[in-house]
Amino acid sequence: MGAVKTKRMPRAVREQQMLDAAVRTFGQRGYMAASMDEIAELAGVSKPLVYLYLNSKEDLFTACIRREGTALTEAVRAGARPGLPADRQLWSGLTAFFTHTARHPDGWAVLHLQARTHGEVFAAEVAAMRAEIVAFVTQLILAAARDAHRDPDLPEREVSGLAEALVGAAESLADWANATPGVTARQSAATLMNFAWAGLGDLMAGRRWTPPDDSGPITGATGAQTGRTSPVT
Amino acid sequence: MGAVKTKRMPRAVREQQMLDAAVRTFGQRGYMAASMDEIAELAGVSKPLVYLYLNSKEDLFTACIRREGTALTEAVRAGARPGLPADRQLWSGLTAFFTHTARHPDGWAVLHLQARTHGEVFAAEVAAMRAEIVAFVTQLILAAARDAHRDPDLPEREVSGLAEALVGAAESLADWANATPGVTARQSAATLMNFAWAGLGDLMAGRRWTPPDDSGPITGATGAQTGRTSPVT
Amino acid sequence: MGAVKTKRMPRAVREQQMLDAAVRTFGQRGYMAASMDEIAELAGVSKPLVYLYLNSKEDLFTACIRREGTALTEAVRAGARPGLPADRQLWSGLTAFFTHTARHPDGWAVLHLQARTHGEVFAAEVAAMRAEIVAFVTQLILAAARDAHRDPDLPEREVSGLAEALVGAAESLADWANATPGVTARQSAATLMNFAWAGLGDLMAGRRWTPPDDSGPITGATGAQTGRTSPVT
Amino acid sequence: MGAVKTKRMPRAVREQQMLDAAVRTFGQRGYMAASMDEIAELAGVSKPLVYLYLNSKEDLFTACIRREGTALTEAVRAGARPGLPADRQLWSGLTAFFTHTARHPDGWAVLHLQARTHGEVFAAEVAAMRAEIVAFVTQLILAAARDAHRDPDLPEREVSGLAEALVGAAESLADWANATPGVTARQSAATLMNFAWAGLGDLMAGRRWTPPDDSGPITGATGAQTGRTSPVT
DNA sequence: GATGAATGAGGCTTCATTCAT
DNA sequence: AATGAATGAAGCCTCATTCAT
Repeated sequence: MGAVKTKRMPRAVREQQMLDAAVRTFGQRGYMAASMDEIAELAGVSKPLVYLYLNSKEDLFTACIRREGTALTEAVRAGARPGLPADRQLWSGLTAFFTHTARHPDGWAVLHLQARTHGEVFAAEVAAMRAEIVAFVTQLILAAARDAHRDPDLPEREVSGLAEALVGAAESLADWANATPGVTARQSAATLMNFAWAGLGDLMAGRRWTPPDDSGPITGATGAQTGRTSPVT
Repeated sequence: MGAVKTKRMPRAVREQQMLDAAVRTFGQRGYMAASMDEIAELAGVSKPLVYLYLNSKEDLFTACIRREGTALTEAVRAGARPGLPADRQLWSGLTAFFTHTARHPDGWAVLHLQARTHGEVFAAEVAAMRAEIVAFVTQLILAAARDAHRDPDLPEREVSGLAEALVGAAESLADWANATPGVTARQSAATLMNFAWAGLGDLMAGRRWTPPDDSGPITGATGAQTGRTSPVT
Repeated sequence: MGAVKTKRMPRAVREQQMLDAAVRTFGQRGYMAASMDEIAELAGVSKPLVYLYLNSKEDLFTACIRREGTALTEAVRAGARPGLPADRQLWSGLTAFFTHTARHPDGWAVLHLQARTHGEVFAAEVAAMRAEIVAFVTQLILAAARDAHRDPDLPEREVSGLAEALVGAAESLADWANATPGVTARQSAATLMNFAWAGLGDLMAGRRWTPPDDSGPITGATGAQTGRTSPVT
Repeated sequence: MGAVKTKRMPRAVREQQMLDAAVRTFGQRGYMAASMDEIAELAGVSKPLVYLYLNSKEDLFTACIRREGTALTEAVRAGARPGLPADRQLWSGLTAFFTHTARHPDGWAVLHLQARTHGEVFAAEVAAMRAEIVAFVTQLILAAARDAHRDPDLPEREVSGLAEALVGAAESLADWANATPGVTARQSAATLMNFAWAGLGDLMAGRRWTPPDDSGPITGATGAQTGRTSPVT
């Protein structure tokens, strides 16, 4: 298996082949379990060449994160056409997102699962890209509010929280869709729109769900734990 | 650091100490990066004893998943009191969930980050528990629909999708809350209720967001990719 | 070859065996050319055990330097009995030195050749020990001067220079003796005593060799000399 | 950094550039730690060219040893003008030696530190050149004895030992001078002349330091002595 | 005359795991 | 019930060296 063993390729091409192999391996095995040996073999190249071009396992992983992160961000931006009304933009952005994550499951695994689990440096790398997307979604929500002539009393901070929740839900749905055969991007997007958009619309109309008073030890009760020696983990 | 070095403890106690140490180490370092050496030292025990009681690294990790998974499931179930109306049950279940994940961040990391990243076996273990919770939430939503005497023909499959989305959003929020100092469980729960409940309510009232016709190459357009040799990864 | 493969030794013993093997290998192959594999095999032990006890190649090398340096220093000190007149002390100190370097050629190679050639850290380690010996020799020379009632006009700084030269000559002779079969420690010591002691004696008597004026480009002198009027030392 | 990248130089020039880079790298990093990559880059040349001209790392190192050895030998010979009296010849030869080693510290390191530490082949290469110098010094000492009309029966073997000691002391001083800022070649030469010449002079006048009888196990004396009656040299 | 592309081999280090007590 | 002593296997990385142009 692996790329056909073609000799003497220009550096730029070989580098992409290596990144392809790396994304696939990292995505499937995980950062630590992926071995440089396997990546090199999958890329159809000897290990020293990987090091010559990509420096180290860490750098290789970072390069994967950057490439996949950029690709995802651009896919979403390209999906959400600026001219449309905000709800349509959100819809098409989400569709683009689910389409991309479905087409590049390993890239998505690298970004969403691996990069966040193996060191601050990697986590920061994706956090920056995620922040971009959250900001983008925040703008969409604000635009939607403007379109509906309702902006004045929507605190920015709350909108950010909603954007966070929306993006988080989308991420979870992407994982779920990738793990569940037969779910299309459109279905995922529709589910999320139904779930979220109506909620947002109502929120903007002033209706909200009101939490009850804190009524005692309901939620915190550690009571009969399952084993655990020390109180905190 | 680690447990005080006391000799000759009964087996059950020692085992819990080991699991404590393992959950902490796995949660912070990740499955692969966690070394049996570190776990044994943190547990205040020699390595052979860990093997004597827990057999292998895989078994140890599985034991962690089981213990933490059970603890989380039970916390949520205990939080959602059967007698209350469905929305209150959901609220208190979510609060219990966020409280638990905040109190046991390493356990949560083991379940949500590590177990899903290191092999089918572990992933299956958590998938089962997650399915339980999704089913539980599905029941709550259906109950809420019944309570409101609405939409008796809501297709089960769609409700499942909503439950998935809700649970996914909760998971994302839990990660986010653990990474953001100063966010309480009640705040997380309120954010999610605001975001979701209204949406659900409207959905049940019959209003829904309607996806547009699939109008061409909007979402799929891979067009100018960033490098990538083969079209799919 | 290598130590007989005896199982289950106490740690202290195994450590010495490892150091023995390491000194031999480092001394003969050089620091970089010596492989941990070879050392472990010569020690009759698996590589992981070497790492468990000695941490890293650098630490192992440092341990070698320390052990051999201490042994040499102590051999010299033990050789030069305090009660004797200074010249006899010097003689017996030198004899002890040459005896030790002849008996432990690998240790001597580690100290004199390898440690000085592979990084500041190692060099500093031996420099400290060498300084001890130079100081010791300086004391002997001063004592000899006192014995001869000649001290008043011997500048300390000059004596240090002489001690440096003496120690340097001894080191070179030790290398030479180790490379030349049939040279005994007593012979080396006698050569050096003859060479040096008489010179020192005359120096103390006030006679010195006077360098000629700088007579042009004969020696390739850089031109920009320090400009000292008195050309001495 | 490194040589300015000029294309198409005649072979002889390129070779010298490579040797320059090699001497510098070998001198500073050591034989094993020096990489062909670094040497090629410092020479401003691609690696295959280095191999084309100099064949292998071993050959390159040998070429360095030869070039630097020849340069040093010639510098010393050129310094010691044949017409002068022996002591003056020694003085100017030493000055030339210290001047050269100070001007070419990397070359000196290659000869004195590296070549002797990495295999018989290299060591033999320098040993031959060193032998030349020792022979030369031996001649000077004998000439000095003749000039002074003394001790016509000074055994050649003893004179060789003295020459060895003198050369060894010079080498040590050269290392020390290179490591100690502010020491000039003239100062080094003067120190050594003061230290040695007087000793030699006295030796020639018949005075010698007499080693005591071997008085027991003090020094650990090796036992098998040469059996000479006069225990000296 | 000169080089970008490529690799076999080997070194340092760590890990999960077991044995003998 | 518990551990000090020990190792096979594997991973990251670098290097001297060559091929094809």
